[in-house]
Amino acid sequence: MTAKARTIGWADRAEAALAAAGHRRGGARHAVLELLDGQRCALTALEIEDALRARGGSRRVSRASVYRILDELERLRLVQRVETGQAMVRYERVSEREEHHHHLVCDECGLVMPFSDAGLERAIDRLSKTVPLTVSEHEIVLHGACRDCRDD
Amino acid sequence: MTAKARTIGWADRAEAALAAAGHRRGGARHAVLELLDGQRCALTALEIEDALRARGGSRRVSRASVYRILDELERLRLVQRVETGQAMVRYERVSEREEHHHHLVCDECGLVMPFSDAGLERAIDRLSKTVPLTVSEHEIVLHGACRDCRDD
DNA sequence: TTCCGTGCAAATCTTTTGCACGGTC
DNA sequence: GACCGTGCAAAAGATTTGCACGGAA
Repeated sequence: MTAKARTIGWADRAEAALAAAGHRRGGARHAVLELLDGQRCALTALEIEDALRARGGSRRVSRASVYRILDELERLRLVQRVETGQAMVRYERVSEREEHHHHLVCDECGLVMPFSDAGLERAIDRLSKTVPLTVSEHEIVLHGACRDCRDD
Repeated sequence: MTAKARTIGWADRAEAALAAAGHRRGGARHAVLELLDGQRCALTALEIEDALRARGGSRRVSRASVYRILDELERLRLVQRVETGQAMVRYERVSEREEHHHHLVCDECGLVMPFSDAGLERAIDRLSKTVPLTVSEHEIVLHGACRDCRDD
């Protein structure tokens, strides 16, 4: 049972979108896509680089490439930037089929968790029609103390 | 009618909180407090430095001081960090009496506007009780194209 | 007098860019 | 064969830190 056995997923859609945008294929990008596809939540460029190294893929992926790739994926709206108030920006895939989620950040230990809430999405959608901006994205971050950090 | 003529405002509360926290008074910090108190929306450290220079206060305030002051004010919850996906972090005062607001960001021109919505706050409050995090803050950013940039 | 707040300059750290090579089309 | 994708190293830009001085308490 390989990961490849799945039905067409985000990585495939991303490859297609990249091809449609006139990009050639590339090893580093493929590795990043595959990695991001398997993530539950947002990663920093550094975490991506480390994860790829740990995976021990045939080739080492440079951090510059990670940044360039994320930049292009963001432009194509295949990944989304997540700002957590930590030093580094995080990125995660944008899924078409799954509900999109937002983030809980523990300001003590840095833990980042996803959450989603339909009521919140409705409130945002309603609101988006009333503001002087054609809204294309929204980002919500709740800060606080996670369970482990609360009892200190 | 000078700005000083107002009733006790944020800057005064901030000075009091700083004193209570054991800080001495300082010219740079006073200037920053006064500037932030008069702002309608969030500023970057660089914008603060420039605004203070433009004001031509008696003394020049160094950027390092601006960062140090913002850092301390954030720790005391007197200012709040705003991440807009732009290069630099923004800061704005946290008001007790005013409703707090969130931000609209034009990804084309970088314009940042405040907005507030009671329904959204309700949804957040309700939600905050259900997540595995003791929520202390929340930040909402809507990205898109502002009116001027939409018609291009 | 003690010690904090501040300016200045240097250091740090994340992200970007220049350049050359190797692979894709 | 032309040109893009990538690694490496250097650059750029935001933020932090070290240090010494002047002012607040």
